[in-house]
Amino acid sequence: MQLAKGVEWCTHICGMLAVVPDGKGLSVDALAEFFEVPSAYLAKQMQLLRRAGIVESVRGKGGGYRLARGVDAISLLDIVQAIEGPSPAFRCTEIRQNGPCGLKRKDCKTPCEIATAFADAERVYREALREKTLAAINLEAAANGSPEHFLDIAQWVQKQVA
Amino acid sequence: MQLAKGVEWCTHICGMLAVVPDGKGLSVDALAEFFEVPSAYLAKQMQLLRRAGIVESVRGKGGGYRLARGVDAISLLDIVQAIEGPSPAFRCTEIRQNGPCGLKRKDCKTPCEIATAFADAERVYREALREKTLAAINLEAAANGSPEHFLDIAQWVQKQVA
DNA sequence: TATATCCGGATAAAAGATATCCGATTAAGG
DNA sequence: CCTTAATCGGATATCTTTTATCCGGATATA
Repeated sequence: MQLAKGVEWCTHICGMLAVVPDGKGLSVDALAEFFEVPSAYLAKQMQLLRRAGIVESVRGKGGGYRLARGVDAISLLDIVQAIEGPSPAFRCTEIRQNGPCGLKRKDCKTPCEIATAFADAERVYREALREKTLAAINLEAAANGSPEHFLDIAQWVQKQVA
Repeated sequence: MQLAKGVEWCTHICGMLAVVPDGKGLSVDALAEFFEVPSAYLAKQMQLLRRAGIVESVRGKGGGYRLARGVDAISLLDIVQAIEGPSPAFRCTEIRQNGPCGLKRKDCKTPCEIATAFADAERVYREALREKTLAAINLEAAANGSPEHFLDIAQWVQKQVA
């Protein structure tokens, strides 16, 4: 049970897009260079973020990607669901309906106890991710990181949007 | 991000093994027939359960599988980890060390804020699964299911271990 | 000795994740 | 109007994981 690499990439990238000046954007190539990830594949991930309404794109020369809303309105759950899709990790195939003692379809209107237990666990998982916003992540990073590093990043972004 | 099918199979199977008379066991073929799942593949999953110490096996004619400990000492987390292994779903590849503004290795002794957030979410997920024992599952199933169905199952098990 | 069963390894098929490429479209600037 | 830079969407290729099967060996029962 693994999350796609794109989840890690896109989370870092969204945190990064948060410091891009208003009205500007960063191209896929710039983002791929910044994190040393394959640009063609990252482009696909960015399209997923866009379809989920997390980032918006500007086409044509000088275009690129920027956040579609504020950092306090984007959670880790938003990003995970954009990349991984909405389907739950546990797949109930209703095997209680199989075999010599299988239940009838009509006696299975409510999910079985096992499916319910996994659904409950995934619910608290998603809840934890929902409560973690980009704003909170960036605040923590600012508290833990060195000022020099943030200056580095700010200057690099400046160079890209210039 | 999907859990293996084996997780569903093995959870149902462990719940079923709980009602097998003491000292008896069920063969892989019997279990595969009961749930209509491929027997050769199920055999592999059962070996994972065994290596994890959840079930024990008896070889030779009349052998099979039975639970290695009581239903209140087996949680859904035990089963998931037996099948899926111990590695977390979120893989941090330390991309903060990449690219033009990458951090130095020595400045990355503590995990980044993003990795921490995902680790926290997985912790509450595992905690929820750890609190759910086979005993609790079976109790709920007994409360929700029909007496006839349980009689069916008991009779089928009797036939197998006879 | 015959039979039933688990064990372990090798292998193969199917599905999903990862990655690349290309033609189409769109916008900016000369 | 033309060139350049950028995203968009689709097609395709590669790699990894999941799912699945098979077989020879070990073990226990009768």
